[in-house]
Amino acid sequence: MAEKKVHTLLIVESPAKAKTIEKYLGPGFTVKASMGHLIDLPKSRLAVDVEHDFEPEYITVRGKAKILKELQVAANKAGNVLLASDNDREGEAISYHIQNAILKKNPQIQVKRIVFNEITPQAIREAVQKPGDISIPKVNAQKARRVLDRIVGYNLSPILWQKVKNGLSAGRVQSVALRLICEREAEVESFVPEEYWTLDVELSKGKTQFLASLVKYGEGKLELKSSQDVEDLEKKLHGVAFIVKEVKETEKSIRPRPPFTTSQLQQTAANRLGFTSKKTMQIAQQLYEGVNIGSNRIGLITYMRTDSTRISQTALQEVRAYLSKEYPDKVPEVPNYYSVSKDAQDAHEAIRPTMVEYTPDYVKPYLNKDQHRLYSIIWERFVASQMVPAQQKTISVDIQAGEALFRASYTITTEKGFQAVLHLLAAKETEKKLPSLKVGDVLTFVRFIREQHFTQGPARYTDATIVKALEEKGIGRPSTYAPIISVLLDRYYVVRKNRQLVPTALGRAINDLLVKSFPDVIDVNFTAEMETKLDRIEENGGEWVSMVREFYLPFRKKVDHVLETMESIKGVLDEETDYVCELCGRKMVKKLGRYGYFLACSGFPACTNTKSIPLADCPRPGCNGKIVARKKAKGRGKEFYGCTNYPACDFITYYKPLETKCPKCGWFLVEKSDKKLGTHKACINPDCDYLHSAEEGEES
DNA sequence: CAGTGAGCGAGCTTCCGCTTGACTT
Repeated sequence: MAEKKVHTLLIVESPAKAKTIEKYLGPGFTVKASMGHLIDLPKSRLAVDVEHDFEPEYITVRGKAKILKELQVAANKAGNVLLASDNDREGEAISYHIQNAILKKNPQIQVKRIVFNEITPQAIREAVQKPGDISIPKVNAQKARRVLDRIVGYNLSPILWQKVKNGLSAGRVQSVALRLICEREAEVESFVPEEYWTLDVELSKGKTQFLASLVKYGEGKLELKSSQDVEDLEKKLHGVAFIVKEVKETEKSIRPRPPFTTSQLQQTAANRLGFTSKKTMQIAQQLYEGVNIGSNRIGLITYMRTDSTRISQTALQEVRAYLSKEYPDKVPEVPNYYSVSKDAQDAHEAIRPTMVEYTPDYVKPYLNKDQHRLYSIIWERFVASQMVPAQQKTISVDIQAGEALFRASYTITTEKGFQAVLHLLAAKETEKKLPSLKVGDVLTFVRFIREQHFTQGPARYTDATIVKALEEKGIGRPSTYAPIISVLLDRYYVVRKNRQLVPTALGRAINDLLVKSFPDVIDVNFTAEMETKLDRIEENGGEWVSMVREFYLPFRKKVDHVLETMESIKGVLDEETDYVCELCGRKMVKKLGRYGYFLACSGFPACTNTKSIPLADCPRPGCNGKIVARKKAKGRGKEFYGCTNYPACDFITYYKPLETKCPKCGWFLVEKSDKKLGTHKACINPDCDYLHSAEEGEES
């Protein structure tokens, strides 16, 4: 009897990963991707039996039946299956569900679980040698997480439908993100800026002039509250001698930063490149899936959804080899090691270039501008992370002038270290010079420079800072940071104004309601405590059912109470306007609908007239239409502005009309921004040259 | 950089976390 040839089906989550692994393993293996979860709760109902131990009702995810079937067929053919979804809680559940589906079709198939935390030939081969079993405690922890989130979301959302507006949503994660944004907004609003002044003095020694800042006067605290205070002080300093009292030199070593996690990448891309989290992830996905270089399609970066700064030994050796060739004097003897956050699930490496030889310059011809910029910061951050520190020297000079103490300082880099490799990520250097000074030197007074300031209140959240805050509090995961921001924007809970996230009236109303009624759930500690309990379940020390039950009973009671007693604020947020309904003469109100704000007759339901909000008059000669905001059909594309007389009038623009008309030609103005002029107002008329700098205007 | 292109809303919704393409019931 001939020996049957062993063939193995290996299942991972991502198709790009599948391709790479197939290459590493060679014949004898087929590698397929599940594309995430295949089995989940149905969307249309709670699907958790709260009467019977919270038993979840699982179905095949819409659109995934085909993939599941393919996996079952391939498993049958191979006879041998290795489940290799990510080595974390969600990955364990994915494997578990696939295993059940395969065994249901054919109980004879040999199914095992393997794990690896990096995609290198060695790591994969080792993992394949050590097949194990699915961890049921881990699966249970995921089940608890899933059921809890479903219960919270599907109980809180209907409260909002009943009390505020249909179609709204709330959940463990999004509602806390909204709360953070609302609380910050309250701080911004209550902040009262205070005036203060600073005083600098321009001094000279020999030919060199330099600035020193007032740091102290007499014994007390330095307080310059008004221009009068500064004037009084300047008078007191009239004619005094400026004498060098102390010269201090300090040296500082600056260590490179670790390679990127998802949250760090989003933060840095936001701050350095002005990308939203969503844009960063879209472009990172393109770099990960592969770019045509010559005739080869090459995945340029490792997986982009990770919470770890860990890198593989292979990658470490490669970057050290690269560095000893390119920067031989900047390679540390011992490789730099970065500790991984204790909250991290560590299923993937840090985000790094797959091949360090593909420098930003080398790949530039094959990438578009945004891809190139994002790749550059990933490459720079990774390479720099394995280089020696930079050395800085700061010289600080104290200058006595009567009772006043001024200080001049400057910093120079004495050793560039890892900074030698940074271009897009390079720190902005401020050129400052000091003459060589020693104690006792008498300096020549040139002039005082006074400046008015106001204390700055707390800053509103941006994509970068909300992601940072969420990660620090352990809320959300690398795969959800960008979607969290999107959901708040899509539901009009929050709007983006110059990159800042500002809550709308709707967002605040919802937050007030939720925080008042469910302070313990809409709380950063709720997730932290949940994670602790999930860890206990994972370690086999806790029952998932009792954990969920403990939460559910009081929660459901509160939900019922709120549904019964809370007053509805439906319609309260509708704004009155001066627009008059042309059908019945009643006033119209501004309401929020599925696609944004619109005008509706206040006589509803007697009069059901609705229309878009007119933003400007149509500038086409002879057209009496209004310019209104429109969106593309279903794709929820970018908002544009067109004429109400469409298709008779096909005027269109992507610039949002401003309130004011052009003083030159009467068309409407829009806000534009470019590198030369910055943000400015311009006329939409292509034949009109009206330009107006926004800074000159009354508003910023 | 240039040039871009549609629905009318009043309801049946919603969660979080995995992953990429894409049609209707």
